[in-house]
Amino acid sequence: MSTAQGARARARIEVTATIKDEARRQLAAEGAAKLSLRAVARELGMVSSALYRYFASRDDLLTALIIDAYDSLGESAEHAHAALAQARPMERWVTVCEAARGWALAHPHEYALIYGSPIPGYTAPQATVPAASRVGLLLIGITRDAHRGPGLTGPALADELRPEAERIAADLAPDLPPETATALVAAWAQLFGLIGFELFGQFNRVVEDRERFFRHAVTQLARGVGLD
Amino acid sequence: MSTAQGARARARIEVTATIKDEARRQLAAEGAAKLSLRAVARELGMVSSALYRYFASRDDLLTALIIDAYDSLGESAEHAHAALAQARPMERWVTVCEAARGWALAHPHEYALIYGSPIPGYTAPQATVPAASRVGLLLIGITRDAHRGPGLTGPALADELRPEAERIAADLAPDLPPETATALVAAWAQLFGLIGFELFGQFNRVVEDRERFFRHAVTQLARGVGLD
DNA sequence: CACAAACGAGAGCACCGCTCTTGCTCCGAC
DNA sequence: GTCGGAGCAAGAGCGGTGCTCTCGTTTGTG
Repeated sequence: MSTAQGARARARIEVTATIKDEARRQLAAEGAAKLSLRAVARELGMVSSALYRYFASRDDLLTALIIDAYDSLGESAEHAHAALAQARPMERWVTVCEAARGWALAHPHEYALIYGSPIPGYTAPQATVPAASRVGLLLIGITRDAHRGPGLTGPALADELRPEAERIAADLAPDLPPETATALVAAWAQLFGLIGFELFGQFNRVVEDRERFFRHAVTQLARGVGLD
Repeated sequence: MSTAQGARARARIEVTATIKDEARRQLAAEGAAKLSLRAVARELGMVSSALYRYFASRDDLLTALIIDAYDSLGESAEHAHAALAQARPMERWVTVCEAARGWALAHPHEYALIYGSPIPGYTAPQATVPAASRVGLLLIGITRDAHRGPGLTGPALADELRPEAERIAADLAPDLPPETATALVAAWAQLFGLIGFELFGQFNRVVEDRERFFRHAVTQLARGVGLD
């Protein structure tokens, strides 16, 4: 169904990919703000209006790039994780975090696109959700594995937070204690806080040996969700 | 020296402030991407070229807004903190964090400007540094107070991180143990990770009761730096 | 084979940041 | 007190942007 779909459909897919590639090139080179449909078209030898056959608007193109970026990051993390699926959860956790950081450092503008500020009138399209979850799912899986054996839970929960914590656990990982699930979500956000601060220059003149600092910080994060 | 500086200088200051106000209005309404010099000028009844007497470029205007935003956030946090300067460090810590979150929720676009992705060809101007440090200084002060009495330190430091940790401590707070100073820097980044995730929609369909979740998470952050 | 859908090209609209030139106005030094 | 220079607003204009509309052409299908 997907292969012999006629030359037209195939051409369309190919052109779409070419446009995204060139757009990604410009994104990496200059950042999202300077990504210009006209420049993409120019570089591809088309006229700008022709691009609108493939993407309804500049924001649409950007959205496509966002999804690709989430997927690229997710794939990178999954790949790193797969290489040591048998290791201790703590090692796997640190590895996934380091893969995310490595990807972010290698693709700063794409990282900014997905974890930086929402650009236009925002409201992230629903279509991005699955791609966006991949790193999170990895962390959930690792934590779940770690909790298979001993039953140590996270820090005590205030009464007022308990309903929410139970809801989070039920949604994310029903087999995890609410304390752990909550700590996990927090760790997830905090991980990207660390990466963002490094990437966006907030650590300038503060943290020098960022690699080691990061490793230490995410290790602590892991301890917070019960790994060791 | 600042009052009777001649009508010309005074007018210049006033016009500059008016421009920033209108720019801030547009920033709050539409986001940084749609902040247009021409629109600001139009709204002010000037012609666009006249604005260039006051700001050398759009990026210059944005930089001025960034500094103001840092100051606004810092002032908001300092104000909240001052109200309970006598309380226990933990309470003060949580209060400062909540003030930062509150400010961010109230000024999402300004928050995105300072803690989101760097917009233009980036490289945050050096002039932003003092304003940007205010929340961090608050957290350092609280932690320092907490460590005045008992001598409990943070989590053990791997040997490989020790030199960096000692450097961080020496730079930031020489009277704090390196373990604590390192944890503090991490907590600082993680705090804004939490705020950013909530603000930029990453918590949609994940965390519902964000207020309580946040309070819990920053309490844990505080524990990580030795408060209780 | 014919017809409709998909497509590329081009012109054009409204907007953008920024520059340059032109006069006016006000301030301060003489 | 005057007069020149600095500061200022205005306008026109340049090259760029996203996006729309129209117009032939290609192309796959009923």
